[in-house]
Amino acid sequence: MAQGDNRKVTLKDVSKASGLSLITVSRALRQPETVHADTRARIQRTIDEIGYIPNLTARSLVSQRSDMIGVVVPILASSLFADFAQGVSRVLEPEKQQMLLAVSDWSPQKEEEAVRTFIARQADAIIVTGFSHSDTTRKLLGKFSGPVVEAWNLRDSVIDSAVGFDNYAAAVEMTRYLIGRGYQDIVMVGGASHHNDQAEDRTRGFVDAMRGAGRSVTQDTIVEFDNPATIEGGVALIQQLLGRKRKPDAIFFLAELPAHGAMLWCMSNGVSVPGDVAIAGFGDLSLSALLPVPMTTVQIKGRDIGERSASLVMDRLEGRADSAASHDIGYHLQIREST
Amino acid sequence: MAQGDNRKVTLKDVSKASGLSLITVSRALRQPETVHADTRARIQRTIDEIGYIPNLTARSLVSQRSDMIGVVVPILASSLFADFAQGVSRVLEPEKQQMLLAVSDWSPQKEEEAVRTFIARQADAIIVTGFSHSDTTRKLLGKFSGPVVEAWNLRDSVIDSAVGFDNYAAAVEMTRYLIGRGYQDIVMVGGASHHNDQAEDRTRGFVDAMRGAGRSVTQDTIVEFDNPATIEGGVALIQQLLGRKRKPDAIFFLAELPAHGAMLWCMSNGVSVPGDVAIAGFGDLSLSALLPVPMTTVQIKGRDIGERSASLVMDRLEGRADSAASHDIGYHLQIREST
DNA sequence: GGGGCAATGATACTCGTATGTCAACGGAAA
DNA sequence: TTTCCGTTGACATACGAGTATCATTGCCCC
Repeated sequence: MAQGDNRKVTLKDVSKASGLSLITVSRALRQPETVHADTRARIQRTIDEIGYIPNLTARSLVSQRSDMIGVVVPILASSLFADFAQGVSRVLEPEKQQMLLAVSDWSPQKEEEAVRTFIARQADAIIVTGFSHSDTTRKLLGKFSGPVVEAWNLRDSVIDSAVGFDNYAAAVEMTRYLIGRGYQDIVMVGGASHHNDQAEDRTRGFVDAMRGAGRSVTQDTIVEFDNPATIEGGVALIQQLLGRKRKPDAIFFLAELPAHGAMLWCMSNGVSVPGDVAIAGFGDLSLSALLPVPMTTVQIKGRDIGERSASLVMDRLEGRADSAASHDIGYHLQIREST
Repeated sequence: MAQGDNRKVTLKDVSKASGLSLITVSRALRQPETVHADTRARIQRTIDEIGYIPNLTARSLVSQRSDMIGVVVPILASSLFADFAQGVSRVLEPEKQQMLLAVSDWSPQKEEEAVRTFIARQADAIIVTGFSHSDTTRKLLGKFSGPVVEAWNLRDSVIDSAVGFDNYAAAVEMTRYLIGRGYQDIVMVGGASHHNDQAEDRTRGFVDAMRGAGRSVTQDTIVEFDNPATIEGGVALIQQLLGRKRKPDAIFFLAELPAHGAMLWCMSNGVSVPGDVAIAGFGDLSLSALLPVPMTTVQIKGRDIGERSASLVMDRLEGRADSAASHDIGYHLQIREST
């Protein structure tokens, strides 16, 4: 420990050191206008001298506000969720709010545990990823007294409010685009949709668009991988797909990293993109536009989702609210040369 | 709000609903062995029924522990710091500790603000990035009563403990390697070293290694960019460098993303790597090994740094300590084909 | 001299949980 | 019958900050 000896400095210590009563010191901080300027200055000097830092734990017990906001993301490492979290943090910082961040690893149980802890810590608001929750989580969030945001997707049944984009529509649009380009053997590669509404809606979008165009969707049309999505996973998948007797002429990756992996493998192995196979991704990391063959993908602004989620929460906490509506951040089809 | 009406359920409510006294209920939770099993079961049933969740804020006021650990990172989006934060979170989760995460944006002022808030919130421990702090931050952390970890670098003067790797040595080693490969015009590209000990030490390592080998280091030898380091920045930098009358034959990027940008630009523009110019990075993202010309870089395990930092903190909080030593996570020169 | 006001203080209580001390009850063992 | 233990309860107090109420100064003005 740095210097374990120093006991905590409390308001009472400030009162003693300054020779003023506890209430006056308290007032100087809470209702400065009721205290003489000289007195205030004297108190401020004492605070600086003895290094008083208010105990927010005690304060929040009284004020019934913790000024903390709980956020659950499924993963942080090399993903857009890091942008998301940073966006949240960026909005919270000037508002003197702190972010409690939990990583759920796509596990409903871990999410539930995180939510329970947030509530126990009196978080003022809770932001979770997506709509796939355990029953208990749903119950906890339903009873929770503050704003709740389900981020990254949009659906009709919302616990409280949602900020995200229409994953289903995005997948539909990309799929239609690929069909329109004339590709005959389109394969979709997506993350496991078990307990993952985003993967589920994207997959549904793909299937509906395919069937809507009279294309058949068989077991071979859809390939699943386990989260987290990685570049390496993409390398493995492209090899598997190009090794089939019936090779796909277009692959729609529902995540950006595997798409990169596939692109890189093709580049390294003399497979022409989009000549031999077209590749589309989902997410639009900055790398995508800079590849030798710039990659077609669905652009998503993770940072915007974070900022809007946090703004929504703050607006409602501060009464600047806005009802508990859903916010569509949108997405954008980035057509580039890989398709 | 989800259902603003529901007031908070307290221990007292459990006591009333169960017909047992407050102390018995409290004991059932704190010292279960002193309460009859039947009574405990009855209490548990009531808790489940009325949905009691203990108020950790109140608890920590008494226990003088918050079970929260403050973490400051300079950036989260597309960086190894996301791996780091996830590593921290992964270790804290089973220990029932929560992570308070703040993003400083490389600003000592924001870092100071974050540290002050962590202390005000009674965080049990604080993990910051690096050794570059404001005087006040240093003072605050010095007086702080819990474990303090400065992560991502190693130096002699530590506030309390450090977990990281020797940035100086890593840069020296890479530079020596490049010199050994016979490159004559080596240029280093690094982030601004103002308020950034990592950039500072890496730059120092480069300069010392160059001078140690009798190479001159001029204004042209070192190029600085503003953080955050981006792929796009690398694209701009490589063009600038290859546009010089005297072109470098090797470029050592002190960050991975700009190195990727440079590699991609070269690939797209017919510049041969390492034929025309050699490129080395720092960080080793998974992409680096999979580029058509796999990239030489310094491998760093951000996740390990996070996990070790959190383990160190937990060991000391739980008395399983280990003194406040520094922990060297190490680094590894990944020699690949780009040099 | 009395009224009014600004500034400060004293006392008591709140928030939700935890704990220490002591009391009371029932049943079993001595 | 007495003693002791296990179990439960009552009461007081603490943690640190904040508030409501009422009291006490000192000063200015009419």
